[in-house]
Amino acid sequence: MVSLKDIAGHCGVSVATVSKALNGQSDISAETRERICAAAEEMGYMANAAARALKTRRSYNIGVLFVDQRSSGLAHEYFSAVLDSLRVEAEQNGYDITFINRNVGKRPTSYLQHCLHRGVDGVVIASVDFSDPMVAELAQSNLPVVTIDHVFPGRCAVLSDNTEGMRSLVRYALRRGHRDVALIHGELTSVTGKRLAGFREACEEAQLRIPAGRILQGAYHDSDTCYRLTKQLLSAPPRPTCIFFPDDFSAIGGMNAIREAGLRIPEDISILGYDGIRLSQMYSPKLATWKQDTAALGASAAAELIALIEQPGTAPEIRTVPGSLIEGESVDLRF
Amino acid sequence: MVSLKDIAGHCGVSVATVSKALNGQSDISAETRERICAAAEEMGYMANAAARALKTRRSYNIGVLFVDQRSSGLAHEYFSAVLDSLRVEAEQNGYDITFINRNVGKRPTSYLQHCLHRGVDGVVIASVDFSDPMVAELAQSNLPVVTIDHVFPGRCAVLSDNTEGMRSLVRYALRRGHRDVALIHGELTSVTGKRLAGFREACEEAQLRIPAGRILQGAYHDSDTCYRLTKQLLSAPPRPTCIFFPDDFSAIGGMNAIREAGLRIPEDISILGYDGIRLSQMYSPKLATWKQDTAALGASAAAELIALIEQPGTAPEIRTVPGSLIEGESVDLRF
DNA sequence: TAGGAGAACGAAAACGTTTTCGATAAGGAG
DNA sequence: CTCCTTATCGAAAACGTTTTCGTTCTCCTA
Repeated sequence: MVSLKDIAGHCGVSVATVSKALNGQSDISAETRERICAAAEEMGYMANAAARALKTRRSYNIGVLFVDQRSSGLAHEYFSAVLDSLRVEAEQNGYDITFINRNVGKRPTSYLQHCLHRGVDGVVIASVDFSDPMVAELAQSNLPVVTIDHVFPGRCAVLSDNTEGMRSLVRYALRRGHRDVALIHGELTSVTGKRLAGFREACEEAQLRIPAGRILQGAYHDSDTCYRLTKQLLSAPPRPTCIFFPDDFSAIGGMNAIREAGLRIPEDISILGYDGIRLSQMYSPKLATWKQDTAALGASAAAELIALIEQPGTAPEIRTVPGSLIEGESVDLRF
Repeated sequence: MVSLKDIAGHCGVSVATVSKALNGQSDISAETRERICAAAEEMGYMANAAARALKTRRSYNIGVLFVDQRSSGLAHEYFSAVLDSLRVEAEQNGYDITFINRNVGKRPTSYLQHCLHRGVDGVVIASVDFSDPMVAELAQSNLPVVTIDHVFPGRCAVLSDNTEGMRSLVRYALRRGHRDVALIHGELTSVTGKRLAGFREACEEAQLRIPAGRILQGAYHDSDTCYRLTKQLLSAPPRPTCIFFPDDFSAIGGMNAIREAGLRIPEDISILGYDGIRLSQMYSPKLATWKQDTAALGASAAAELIALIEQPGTAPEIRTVPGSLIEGESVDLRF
C-alpha cells in the first residue's frame, strides 16, 4: 500500500502538504495540488481508513442492528428490502455499513460496546426486540441513532404508517360490504399496537362492534400459526366473511387452511395481507394488501442518520413513510 | 472512551504493560495481570479497533461482495440465507462483516481499492456477475478470497452441488414415468452450466433425447419470464408432461400460466423448482425441488476464508456442499 | 525603502495501539 | 561473593493520518 509518505517522497514535499492537497485544503497552490493529485492517482494511492479514523474519530461506518429473531430477519423480505435501500443510500454518501453483533474478538459484550470498539459514526436499529435492555442501552447512548418502526423518546425514528395502513385496509374491506371481519395480528409490539389501533378506528368509524373472538394473536411471518388460527376461525360458525392477516407471508398459511376447508377465495372468504411483497401479486388470487415503501424506509433512515452525524445540531425527527393500498383480487363484494 | 493510557495511569504501570496484560502476553506477572484486567473491566475499557488495525494490519473485518443485479440480491431468499449464516459464522470467530461497494468517500473506485482502503482481512464474493473485470481483479488480488457458486483458478470456492441437484431432480421425474420433459433455465452462468450438465447427464442415462425446443433460456428469480415461456410451451402441442424451472420463485410464474390454461398441477403438468425456499412447501401443491443447504454454504465460506486468513499456508480448497431432494407433491406418476 | 499582509509549505504532535529491546531485580549456582 | 539466568516491566518507535502553528517568501502599500 502506498502511503502519504511515498507520495511526499515522490513529489519532493512533506506529508502534510500531500494530506492537505488530497483533502482540498486551501493553503496549497494550485500547481502543487495538481502535481500531488496526479502522482497519487498514478501511484494508486488509497487512504488508510484505520489511520484516518484513528486521527479524526470518524469512521464513515454506520452500524446496523438487525436481529433475526426466529431467523426471519435477513430472510424476511420486508427487512432485507429495507436493509438494501439503506445500504445503497449510505454508500452513496460515502458510508459503509457493518452489522452490529454481540462480540468483539471472541468475547461477548453489549451492542454498545461493540459500536464503541468499531467506532461507528452512528447506528440504525431495526427488526429487534425493542424491549431488550441491551438495545435500549444502545438507543439511549450518545451515538447518533435512528430506529425503524419504533420510537425511543427523544431519538430519531422512521416509521411505516401502520395505523394508516391497517385503517385503509379495513376501510377497503368495509366499503366492499364486509361486516363480520376477523383479525389475526402478530406478537404484541409497537407495530402491532399501531395496526390494532388502525383496525379499531376504522371499525368504530363504521359503527361496527367487533366481538373479542374476532381478534386473535398470531405471529408475524409464521404461516403455520396462521394456518392453525384460520382453521379455528372457520370451525366455529358463523364464519367471518373476511380475514386480515399479520403479513403476506403468513397469509399463505391462512389461504391453505381456507382451501382445505373447501372454501373459495374470495367468493367464500375474503383475505387481506400486509407488506406488499412481490410474491403477494403472484398468488392467485392476487392479494389485497398494504404496500410498505421499503425503499423509502431504508433510504430515509440512512439519510436521517447521516444528517444527524454530519450536523450534530439536528433535532431528532420522526418521519413517517406512507404506504399504499393494493386492491388485488382477494376481497369480494358483499351486498 | 477509556484508553490503555487511562488504565496505565490508574494502575501505576506503563501502557506497554497494560497492552501485554490484556493480550495475554507471558512476560507479565499473574498478580499485575489480574490487577490490570480488573481495572480494565471496571473502567469499561474497549480496545480501539482503528488503532489496533493500524498497528497490526489486521482489521478483523471481512468484506462481502453481494451485488444485487435486478435488485434480487438481498431480496433473494437464497442469498440472504447464505449471507446470514456467513455472518453468524464470522461473528462467532470474532470477525465483523461489511459490504463492499464501489466508492470510497463519494468518489467511485474499484472493489479492490475499496477493500484496500478498509483493510479487510479477506473477501467473500457471491451473487455477482463473475465476468465483470472488476470482480476478477478482486478475485485475483492477493487478498484471501472465497467465492460462492463460482471458481476462479487457484482460489478457494464453496459450491452448491448444482450438477447433482439437477441430476437428482431429473432422475426423480423420470422415475415417476415422465418422458417428455422441458427445462427452463436461467441466464448463462457457471451455475446454469452445471445444472444443464446435470440435466443432460440424467437424460442420457435414461437414453432420453431431448429436442432443442424443450430447453429454453429464461431468467433466475423472474416469474414473469417463466410465465411467458411456460405459456409458450403449453401452446405448441404436444405439451410436455413435466417442466423444470430455474428456481422456486420463478416456478410461481409457471404455475400461474399452467392454471390459466385450465390445467391442473400435477395431474396435467408436473413441475419442479430449485432452491427449496420455505415458500415452496407452502404452495399447494408442495413443490418438488432441490434444497440447497444455505446454512452450510454460508458457514463454510466464512470458515474457509478465516482459515485462509489465519493460516496463510492453507491450500485453496474447493468445497462442495450437498443438497437434498424434496419430493413435494408437484410431480405426478405417469405410467 | 521599510513594513506588513498574505500565500505556500513544513515540523511536529497527536490519535491508541503493539512490539522490540533494554533495564532492573531477584534468584541460583559455583 | 560473583556471575549468569530468568522474570518482570518500561521506553520508545512505529503504523498512516490530520491539524496546528510556525516559518519563509513574495508582493503591495505608504
